[in-house]
Amino acid sequence: MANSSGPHNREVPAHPADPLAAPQPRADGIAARAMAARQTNAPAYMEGLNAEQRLAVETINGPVLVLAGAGTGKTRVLTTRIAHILAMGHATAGQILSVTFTNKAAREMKARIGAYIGDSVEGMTWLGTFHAICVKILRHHAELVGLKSSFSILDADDQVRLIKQIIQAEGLDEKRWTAKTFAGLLDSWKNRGLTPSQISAGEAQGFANGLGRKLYETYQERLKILNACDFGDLLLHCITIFKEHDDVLKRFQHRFRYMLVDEYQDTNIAQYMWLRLLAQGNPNVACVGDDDQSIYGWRGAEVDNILRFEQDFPGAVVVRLERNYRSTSYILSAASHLIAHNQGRLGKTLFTDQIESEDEEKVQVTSAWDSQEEARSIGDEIEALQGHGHCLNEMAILVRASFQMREFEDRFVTLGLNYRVIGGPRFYERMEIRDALAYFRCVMQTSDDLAFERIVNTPKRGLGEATLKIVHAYARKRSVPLMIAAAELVQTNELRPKARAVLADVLGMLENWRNRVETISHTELAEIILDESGYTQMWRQDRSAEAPGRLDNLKELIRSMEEFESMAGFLEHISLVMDKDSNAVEDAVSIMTLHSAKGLEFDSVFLPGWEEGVFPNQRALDETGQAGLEEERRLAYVGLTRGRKRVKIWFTSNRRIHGSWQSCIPSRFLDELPADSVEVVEASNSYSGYGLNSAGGGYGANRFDNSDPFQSKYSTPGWQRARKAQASGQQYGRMHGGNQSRRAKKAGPMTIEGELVAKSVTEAGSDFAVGERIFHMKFGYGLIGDIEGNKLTVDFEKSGQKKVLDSFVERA
DNA sequence: TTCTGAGTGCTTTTT
DNA sequence: GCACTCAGAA
Repeated sequence: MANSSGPHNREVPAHPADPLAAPQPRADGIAARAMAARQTNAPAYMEGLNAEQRLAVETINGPVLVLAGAGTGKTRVLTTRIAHILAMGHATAGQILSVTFTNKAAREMKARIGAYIGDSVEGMTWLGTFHAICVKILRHHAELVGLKSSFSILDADDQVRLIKQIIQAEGLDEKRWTAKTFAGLLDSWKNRGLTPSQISAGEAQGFANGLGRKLYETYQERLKILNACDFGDLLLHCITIFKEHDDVLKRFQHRFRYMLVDEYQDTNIAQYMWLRLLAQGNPNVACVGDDDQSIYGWRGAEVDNILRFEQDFPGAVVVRLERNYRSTSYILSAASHLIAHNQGRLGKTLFTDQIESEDEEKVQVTSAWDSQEEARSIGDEIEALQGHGHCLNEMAILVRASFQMREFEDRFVTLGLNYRVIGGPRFYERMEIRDALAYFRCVMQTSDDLAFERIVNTPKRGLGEATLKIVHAYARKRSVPLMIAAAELVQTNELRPKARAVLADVLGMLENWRNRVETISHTELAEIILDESGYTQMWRQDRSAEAPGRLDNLKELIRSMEEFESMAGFLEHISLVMDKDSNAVEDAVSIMTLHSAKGLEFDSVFLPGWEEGVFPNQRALDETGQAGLEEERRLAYVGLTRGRKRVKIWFTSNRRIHGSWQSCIPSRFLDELPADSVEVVEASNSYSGYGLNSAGGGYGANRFDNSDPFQSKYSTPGWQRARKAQASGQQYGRMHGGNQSRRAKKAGPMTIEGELVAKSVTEAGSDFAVGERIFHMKFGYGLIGDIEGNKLTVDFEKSGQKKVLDSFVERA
């Protein structure tokens, strides 16, 4: 706030006096000169751009929407655009607002811009995530929303603990109204930019018998007292400031001469409002996104934002990037056909210039008996590829849900195959890291009650709930933070002598460290804190298996602090940037969810678990119906388009879900792939070929029955180990409990619905006739309207016209 | 205060 | 089927 409008006015004297007025293109203006320059000799950074990309880069003034399909050079366009704006002198680095969703994306963008413009990228102070940028704004204007500029940012864990306290204080049944549920609600309200007074009566009513609004209000009040805010507040407070303080808003509108938003399809309503406010004075907004890759609807992303862009920003230039530079034509065709089943798209068709070559592989679809066999089969494929010189870093297994990962990990451990799991519990979420950070937070901010609660009895000091209750009550009575309350309490006789002494000791230590903040380096102080508090000692004495790892993590934490100037700077970073670069250089297969794969690409992509219920996920279908299905389909699209050279899909006939075995139906998405881009791997190629072999020969075959048809093919070390284990009766024997055991399969062919793909691919004709009345398990009774192979078009009495497979219906 | 057993509920996840 | 949470006993 201090460095307000002065500096950049000088830098860009041509800026109109009224910041709300749209800049007028002038014949002698920079844009015109840029155009002229382009005709003569295009700058180096433009080289290699195709016509559409170039249009997206050069259309600098006015709103632009870039619809960038997967692999069409989206990041390239964004970074080049920034380089172009800077090179043409339209703005200085500090006048460009460039927003991403993840820190990773921000880092990558910065690095790539740096490659074009060198060190001046450091001047891009407004390149970052929505949240990081909001924090920056808020630190300057915190007092406008009742916070001090030193406010702390709560993470999900703190948030839930705080809500829990509030729910308890209200005397609500914590089982019926859980803190987690309310945290979810809060999030959804904040995602939509709603303050307590703005939530609809219905929604306020929905939680805890109408206490929803009150709880929200109480929560916000508590945050103010704690001088803290949650992630949603970062945006919400900014919006409030922008709305209520026109001078502040104007200053930012004036500052941000150009705005760029990455992954626009992922913006939620609050982010959209934020952006709209800033864009009011200045329409130079470029949003880049792909409606087909919108996969975060469940967390508040509004595809509508992208679909509505042209209405929101009149005169917007829409550029479609459809030329794909990543995948083979088979992969693109598969992805395009699949996504074409979605309604409500802006519509793009990916194409490639790559000439179809002999060795291009079709998208492969393979069946497996169960998830174990799936993992084994994929493991073998990976080893085969590795044997042909492909590196593991170029392979990824993308799953729908993280429970699927385990099977692969187990298998790869057996095989001795290097892998890394991406996502999952992150560094900062580990208990020891959170504890250490809580200590630091207590030192840095006496009002951080949540941190204090966390460490006051960690390591165990004999301060029980009883003592804490007294402190809490006192703090509430006096309206002071816990640490202050505790400090006052130890002067009195209200506590038991022992508790009083221990508490005084803890407070003494904190005070001591606090006094040293200015005098010694923050890393040194951190070490002292962990040491003197007895925290490291606690883990050293811990005999459990994970204790050494935790000590390592603490060391790593201190090491990572070195990059920061101060403790405060470090804490700020850690609350916003919770990921830590995994600096693994080792060659390893990546295992991750489809969600976390967005934005990445690999030569070989393995997509297991394409079964109804898993993918598309049953819950998504149940909870959000058609919209849910379409989002699942987009997820499938994202998965397919991650692959450069080969994509291999698996589905299993049986899967254990919530502990019990279920037979599975192949995913409907398989049927939506174009037959001529897909190669269905037959039974002989798979272990038991369940479901793909319509002739029935493969059914029930047990790969351990006799050693034959596979022997030649499966001689990898892992396979041999598996056989050995089988021979000695270990491991595989216990896997199939209950009556779905391997023995049951051995009994011979079984009729399971696993034939869907097989039939739709191989079989022609159906023994039903048009006009017949049939019954379907899910849709009830209906009349057959049309027959196409084994697919029937049925007019159901209750659920209207549907296409179903003949194997799912019977004559009524 | 800490250990133990019963009970529950289970996508996706960034900031 | 497993992992996590919470109530009650030592």
